[in-house]
Amino acid sequence: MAGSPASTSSGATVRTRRPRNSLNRDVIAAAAFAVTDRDGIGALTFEALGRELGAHATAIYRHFRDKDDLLLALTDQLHAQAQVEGLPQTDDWASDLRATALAIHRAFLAHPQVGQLVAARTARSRREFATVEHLVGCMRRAGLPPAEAARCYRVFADTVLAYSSMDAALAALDPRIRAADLRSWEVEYRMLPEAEYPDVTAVVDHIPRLDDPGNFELAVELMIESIRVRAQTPAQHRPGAQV
Amino acid sequence: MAGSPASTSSGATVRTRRPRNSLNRDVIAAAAFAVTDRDGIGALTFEALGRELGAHATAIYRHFRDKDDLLLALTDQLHAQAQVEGLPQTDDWASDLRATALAIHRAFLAHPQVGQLVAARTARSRREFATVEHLVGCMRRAGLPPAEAARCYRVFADTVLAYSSMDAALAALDPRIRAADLRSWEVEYRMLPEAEYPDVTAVVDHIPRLDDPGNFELAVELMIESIRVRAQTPAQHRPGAQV
DNA sequence: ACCTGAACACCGTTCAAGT
DNA sequence: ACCTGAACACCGTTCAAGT
Repeated sequence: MAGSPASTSSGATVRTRRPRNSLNRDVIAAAAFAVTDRDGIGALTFEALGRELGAHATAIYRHFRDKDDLLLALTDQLHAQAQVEGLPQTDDWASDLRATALAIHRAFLAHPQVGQLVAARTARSRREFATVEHLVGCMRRAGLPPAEAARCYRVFADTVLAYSSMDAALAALDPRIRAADLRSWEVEYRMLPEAEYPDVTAVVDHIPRLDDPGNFELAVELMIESIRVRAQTPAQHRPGAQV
Repeated sequence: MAGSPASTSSGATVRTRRPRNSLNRDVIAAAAFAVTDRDGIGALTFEALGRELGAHATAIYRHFRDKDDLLLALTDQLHAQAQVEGLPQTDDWASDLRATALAIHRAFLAHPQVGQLVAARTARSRREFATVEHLVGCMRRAGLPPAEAARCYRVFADTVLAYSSMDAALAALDPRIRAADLRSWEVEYRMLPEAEYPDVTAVVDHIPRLDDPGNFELAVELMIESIRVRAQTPAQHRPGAQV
């Protein structure tokens, strides 16, 4: 993540011409993270990126086909970052699943402006072979038969990605807007008439905030728990089972 | 969902001037759905919307503060649509949860171009009081104590929203790109060397496609199953329990 | 081989002038 | 009170001309 910003703190742009061949995908991606982390995803223009790099805006086109190609590279880096931390192989499949899920969530929230894009980008060939191998391995070690291990892998992975990306979107909101939204949520729900909303009224003090990191952890825990149950229960004896 | 397109099938624009006061938020939203369903979210410009409505592009500003305000109204309609189908009260809390989840998923996939936006829009005050009451009620009928009912409500609702929005994003992709992506996914995973990826190799034939609707259903089932388990197990006896 | 400057198409938004 | 026309700022993208 090296990158030498070309703009001074005073805001004046220093037109340092970059040395030849100093531009490449990694350098550009690092600068893009710097811009988005600082100014938000909306501020990531070719102009701003060129300024950050001390290069001409259109020089970026030599390394990325178009803006979508650049964004894809950024989300790829998030997956890569999650992978370096998220694959501890212990003798406990459940804690391995948990560790992988939390590593992905952590990587997304480390760069929420990029993380929020991931949900809209899942189809494009991610090559997280190692993560897939790891997660499928966890499912099999849990005791699931092949077909169910495959299905549970898919659902576990996609839930983790979707939830992490949504949490990132929330974290990416302007702090003041987010604070106002969360506050109005609380206020409105506390004002509901008990006669019409008895259940909400009964538990309203216990509803966690939208941005409580415990939410994601509980989602992961729920999945792990029922994977455990499924592994111990033959499918034909399960209530509501489906092929 | 009424809306009278002003462009003929030949592509020529008929400049029908709209009668006075015929423009309002609902009419504009309906036209916006028509545009996005037909041409994708990227084609939803004020210009295109004005053409669809037979009105001047900037006339829309009289009814929506800005484009974000319009998009928010569209996602609100998806929530509203889910609500009209998704609140059947039976004597089975689990099937009620399932019905609500599937109604939300269905509503999002009915307009995937809009549905994909929802994950990035969760914080803005949704007022789905009735849905919240319904879901919290399900959790309590399951037998969860107040604090746990509140936490499980939050996680269930957010997982459903996040997963549905991600599925919508996939469905919103250009069909040919999506098909190519899914195919390359399958090809690449079938080519992995067994020595390095034994678990993937063992189950690869059983991994469902990314766009298999059964994935979401299984995610819902996993949550329901572990809610059932939690309701029957005092928290202090649970493995890996957390406050 | 790589970078720069200029130009183009497109789009959200504003606002004064119309009816 | 509502709608229209014109203008402005901004941005992704292309490409011929530079070094």
